[in-house]
Amino acid sequence: MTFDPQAASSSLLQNLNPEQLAAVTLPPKPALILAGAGSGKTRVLTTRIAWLIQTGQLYPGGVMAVTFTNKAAKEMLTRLGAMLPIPVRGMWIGTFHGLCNRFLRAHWKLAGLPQGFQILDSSDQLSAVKRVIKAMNLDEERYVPKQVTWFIAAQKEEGRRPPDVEVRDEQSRLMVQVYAGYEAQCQREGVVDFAELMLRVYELMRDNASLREHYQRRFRHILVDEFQDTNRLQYAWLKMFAGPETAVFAVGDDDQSIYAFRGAQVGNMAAFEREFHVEQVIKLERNYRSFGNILDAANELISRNQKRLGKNLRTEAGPGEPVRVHESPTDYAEAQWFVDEARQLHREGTPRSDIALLYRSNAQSRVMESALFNAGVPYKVYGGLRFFERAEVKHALSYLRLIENPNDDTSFLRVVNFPARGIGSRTLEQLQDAARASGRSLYQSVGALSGKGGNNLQAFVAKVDAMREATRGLTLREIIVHVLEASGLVDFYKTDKEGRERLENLEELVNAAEAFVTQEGFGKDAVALPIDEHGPGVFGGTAGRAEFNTPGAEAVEDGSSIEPARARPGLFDGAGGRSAPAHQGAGAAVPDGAAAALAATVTPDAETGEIMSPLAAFLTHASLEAGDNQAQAGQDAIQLMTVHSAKGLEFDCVFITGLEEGLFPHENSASDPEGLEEERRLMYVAITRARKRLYLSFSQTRMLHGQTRYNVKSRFFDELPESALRWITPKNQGFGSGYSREYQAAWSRGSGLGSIVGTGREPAPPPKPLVSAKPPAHGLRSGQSVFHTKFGEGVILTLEGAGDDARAQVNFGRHGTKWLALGVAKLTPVE
DNA sequence: GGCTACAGCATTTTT
DNA sequence: TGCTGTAGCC
Repeated sequence: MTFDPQAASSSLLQNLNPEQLAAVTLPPKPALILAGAGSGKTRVLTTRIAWLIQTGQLYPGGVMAVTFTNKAAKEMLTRLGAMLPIPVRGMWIGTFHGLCNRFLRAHWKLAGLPQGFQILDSSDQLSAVKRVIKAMNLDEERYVPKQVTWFIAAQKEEGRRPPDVEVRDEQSRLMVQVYAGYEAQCQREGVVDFAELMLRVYELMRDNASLREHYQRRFRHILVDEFQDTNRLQYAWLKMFAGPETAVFAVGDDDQSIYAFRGAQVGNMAAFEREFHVEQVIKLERNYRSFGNILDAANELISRNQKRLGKNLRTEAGPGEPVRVHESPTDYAEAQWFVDEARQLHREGTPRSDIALLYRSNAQSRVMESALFNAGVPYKVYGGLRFFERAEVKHALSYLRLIENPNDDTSFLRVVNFPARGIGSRTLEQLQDAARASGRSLYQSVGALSGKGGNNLQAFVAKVDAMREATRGLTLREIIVHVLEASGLVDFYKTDKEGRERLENLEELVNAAEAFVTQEGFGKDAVALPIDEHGPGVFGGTAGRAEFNTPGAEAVEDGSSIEPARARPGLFDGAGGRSAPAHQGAGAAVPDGAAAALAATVTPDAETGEIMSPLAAFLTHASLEAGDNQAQAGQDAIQLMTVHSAKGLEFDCVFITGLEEGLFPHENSASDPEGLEEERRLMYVAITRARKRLYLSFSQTRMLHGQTRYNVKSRFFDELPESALRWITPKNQGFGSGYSREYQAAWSRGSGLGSIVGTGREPAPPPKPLVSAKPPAHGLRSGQSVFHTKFGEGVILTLEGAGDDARAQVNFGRHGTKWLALGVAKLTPVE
């Protein structure tokens, strides 16, 4: 059977709608695709790659496709594998960090890293920063490790090294010193954090002209998923890889930008359109997921946002069911209602896994969990600790890391006394002092200590050394099994009363390693292919090497002048354009333009020729891919998660709960317009998760941080089209009816909607009296709804004082929470 | 050196 | 309300 590219490509393009087809078949130029929720963006992305290759416009090695999550990357690879008759290896498809890792594994020498460098996850990073702060004798009250960590990451994401950071006062001067100290420490230990992965690659590309030219020439097409989530460093990084001939295909949805708090710049979309001279923005607005009422709700809500590129989802699926709105007197009642409703849905045939409960913040899951638990309904909560973050797993990984790199002080400290072997904080402090004084690692400084502590330390080091010896030449599985035993971890957990589960997790670690070696083929990300291995290949692609402009010319061609050096060099806040200071220190180590010499910079192990040992590769994998959070295998369970983690997912039935002012929109965001717009986008994301049925729910009161809060329903209800909604709360239970009234247990929901009438369940219990205090003279009580002539309707949160001093704290929803003197303010009870 | 009591604090999260 | 981190005790 011969392969017919024409036929293949036409079958690829079948069933694409006109917009999708247009996007997939765009000429090789920078393109921006505004892909609405459920509009088939992953399909477009993968089909585009497949189409380019099948039509011979591109050889597989010329593709780079970047995502944010491992999940998305895997999905892309899987789909692509199904579309293309060739293995997908050789294509650079992965997360930003995964690709950076791949790059740095190939060019570790140029990047100034040790060959087996390891990657710090966020908790490693935090403890590393703590050590620096301690070493510098700084007050942890003033220099809060978490904040310092955040500061360092933020600087890196702005492209600033310590000398580039603007110093304003003593505080910031010291922060920068911590930053510098942290950098030195990481370098000494041979570790990099997540931001460092990105920044190293960026700097290497920026400063090494031949390397840059090489990669720019190699990647004819760069495709970026979730472009609205890119931060400044990622955008600058992309600009480094995008040569004048590179077609960058950016797919994103500004309405789904919900990560500003971690540095995402929605503005990158507009910047991209402008700086890359995108000629035509393609909008994918046809939605294949949800029914009309759901989309109407989403469209109407998001139209309230001022800063938008503008987009409107539409469907051909018909209006479907109305969006159901439910009000509860308490969070407890809300949970009960949810459990009943979800059970009913399940009884009617919806798989539990197609029922999702979404909430704004994790704290809200507790009530729901206990209600589900009590009812015996299987559920699964997303978020929380992931596999490789579990303490016992981290301990095991630390031993493994010490085998690979004894100078990893973070790992050293983690397990030096775990299981306990008589090495206390005093001994460790001495060791750290000695290490600091000599500028060596803890491991190297053990000899400097004498006495009992010193002996114990030496025994520890001897143990690790022995493990290294004993595991030489073993398979990855054997290495891990040996280390688990020899470290004493297994024995420790065998005797530990809660050790069972931990032992299981350690076994799971062995399995994970096994899977890593066999299924993934170890180090798929780590082993960079020889750089110029790829020719046009079997498809005889004509993607010839274009004539290359010099980087300087490229920057100028873009129409943006290179800005003069500023106080903060290497930054991306220039007027735009491919602002690479291309002239900076162009790769002394690499002869200009010589691809062969470049290949020589891919440095394999002198002895084995391996780019990376299986162990090192596995450790990298563990840092880069935190692993699923306990996949409770097989169980058909209701899905509980925050709105953030629901992004990218879809379910038949979605419940959005806790729709109350202060919670959603969150009080910390509602005060400024930007924050509120992000909250609104968050709500938009939540709504568009639903395929068939959507419930919106709120509660008058909620237990939060151990206190009952009285809430006003979310302003988002006012921003939804009334025509798409149906209130399923009995009328007299509605908001403003107060709490004195009996809880209406007649679950007369959704008459006319057919499917969910009557659960046959016992009526819900009447609510507990919410306010036990007897009403004082002014006749008001907390929890009561009141009306104020200026602020409108609100709910009394607190009452204080008496007589003329009587004051009330009132939550007026969007007007905020106010303290009012009852003698002055006119508050009318609402009933 | 290891364990227990209490204060302080508490969006959202991937890599 | 429930967890995390530290201080102080055995």
